[in-house]
Amino acid sequence: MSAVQTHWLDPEQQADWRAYLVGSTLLMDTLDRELRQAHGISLGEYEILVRLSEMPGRTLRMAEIAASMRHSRSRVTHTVTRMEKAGLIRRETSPDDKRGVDATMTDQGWSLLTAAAHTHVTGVRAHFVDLAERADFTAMGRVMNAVSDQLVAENPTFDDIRDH
Amino acid sequence: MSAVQTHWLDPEQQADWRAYLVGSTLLMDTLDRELRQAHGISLGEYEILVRLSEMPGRTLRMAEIAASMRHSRSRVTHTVTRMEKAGLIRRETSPDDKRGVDATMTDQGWSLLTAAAHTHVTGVRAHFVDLAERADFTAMGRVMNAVSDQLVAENPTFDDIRDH
DNA sequence: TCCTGTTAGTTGAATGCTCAACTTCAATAG
DNA sequence: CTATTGAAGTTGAGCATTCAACTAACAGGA
Repeated sequence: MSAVQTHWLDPEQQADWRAYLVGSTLLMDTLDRELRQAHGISLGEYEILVRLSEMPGRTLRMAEIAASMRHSRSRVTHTVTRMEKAGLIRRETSPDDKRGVDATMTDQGWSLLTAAAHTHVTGVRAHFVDLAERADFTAMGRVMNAVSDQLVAENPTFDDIRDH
Repeated sequence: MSAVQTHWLDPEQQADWRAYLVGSTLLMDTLDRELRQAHGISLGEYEILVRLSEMPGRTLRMAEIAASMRHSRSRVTHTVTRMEKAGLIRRETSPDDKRGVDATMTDQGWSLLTAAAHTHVTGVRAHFVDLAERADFTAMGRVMNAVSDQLVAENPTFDDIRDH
């Protein structure tokens, strides 16, 4: 039997980890609330609009949305269903693969995005980007990229553990 | 009328911000899932146990739990209610202030924490701490502390905008 | 003492997310 | 060409979180 020793965090690492947890809670809550109050959409919905806006034809497959946000396919289905009801997105079966579904941003979605982008970017600056040294912010980006890379490498799609 | 110009993020900032969003989603989901599967508690519940374990008497007022985690009081009430049902926490009216409620970790809570801590710390290392240069991790801690400080300064308790 | 405002905490409805089961279609192995 | 396996997406139940309304208790002044 192998000894199951825990390699604890030292006090500094512990403090940084806790700062991350608390800061993230606060930051996400704030950005989400700002978008909801000003434009009636959540941060997650906003991020979907951003991704659609970057595509030619403002269209993306459901699975691609899920993959790029690392959300479960189920979650994306629920969110897009709501957004479709709100008139921000149109959905239609993909012509080349009848299993697939293309989500397309409507004009209404586009104009909402245009308005919401100001609120969002201003918030991200005020509560995050402009608070830090450029180098520190870059370092954080490096860390978070490493996190994604590692977790994605370990688990190509995540569907097997998160969806079914 | 003042011009409402948006100060957009440059491509690098945008990439770092997106890395943060995606990485956080992945990291939180993973740590939460690992704790749930191994011990049947969420990351939020785990964090409450940690905070209680650090107090003499393993006791903390509800409001203090909420403040230290930056969760809404309502959320803490719901979570603690569940944990009490599960036998991890005991709740009783505070002797000095009859409005207050003291949450105390039970022995069962303590032994669960003992077991879960290994899972948690191992996960935090594997998916986060050990992936980054020490200096980068410290930088990230600095950024997240700045985030907390700024948002807390702007909004001493958050109860006025989040609860109530 | 009583009135007002504030703080602590709870409640329940509405909303959003997760999880597992399911349908439909595609790919490919025989 | 068909039988199996895998992929894309949806569904609904259950659970967690938010939001607004509420009760109870303290605090401080008139």
